[in-house]
Amino acid sequence: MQTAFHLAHEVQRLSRASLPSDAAELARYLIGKTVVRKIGRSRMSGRIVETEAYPSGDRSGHAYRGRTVSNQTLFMDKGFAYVYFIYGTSYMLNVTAEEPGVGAGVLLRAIEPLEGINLMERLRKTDELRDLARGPGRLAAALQIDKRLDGVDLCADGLLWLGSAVRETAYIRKTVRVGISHEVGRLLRFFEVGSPFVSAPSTG
DNA sequence: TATGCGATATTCT
DNA sequence: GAATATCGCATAG
Repeated sequence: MQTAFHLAHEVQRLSRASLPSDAAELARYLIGKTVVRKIGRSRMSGRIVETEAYPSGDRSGHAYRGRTVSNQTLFMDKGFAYVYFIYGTSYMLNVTAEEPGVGAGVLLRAIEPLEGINLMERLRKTDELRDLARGPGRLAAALQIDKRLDGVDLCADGLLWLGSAVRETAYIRKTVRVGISHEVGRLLRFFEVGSPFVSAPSTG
């Protein structure tokens, strides 16, 4: 843990070219990578341990019925933030996938907090490390993600970006996705086996 | 540990 | 009106 914290300061931004275009491949690729969030002089970061892919044409994806005002950023080039609000309570942070004009993305479902844990605790109103960002709504709350970050380039220096892995990822497992009612059988949820920071069923 | 339910905003029918 | 890529609290076992 101490090593991971130290290395988090040396994380390199992921280039757009390094990202797989395919949504499922991107979802797997992002496991173990870092999310960095800057607020003023504070910096928070976490290690991605759980993702879900929403490929083009998937009936459970927001892009399925075509481009609208609310989902238009999902149709951007890969590596941009798609943020939406749901259930009246939660924001969700996604990374866009595929080529420009194609609506696909990857939902970030959980991170292992690395830097800025004190700030995350304040934003989440809890000091339970394991619960800070276990689940997509909690993740967004811990990093203070809202609609203002919709469309942000995650491959550029800014308030929110993606970085390289701080350590090796032991083993990745894929299962069905959580909380959807269409195409429920597709194995498009990815998580790091054994991580206590993974939400929902961490077996399968 | 598992299941159930209310809260609450935005979009779509 | 209904549905929704959820959370937190309650209750039961």
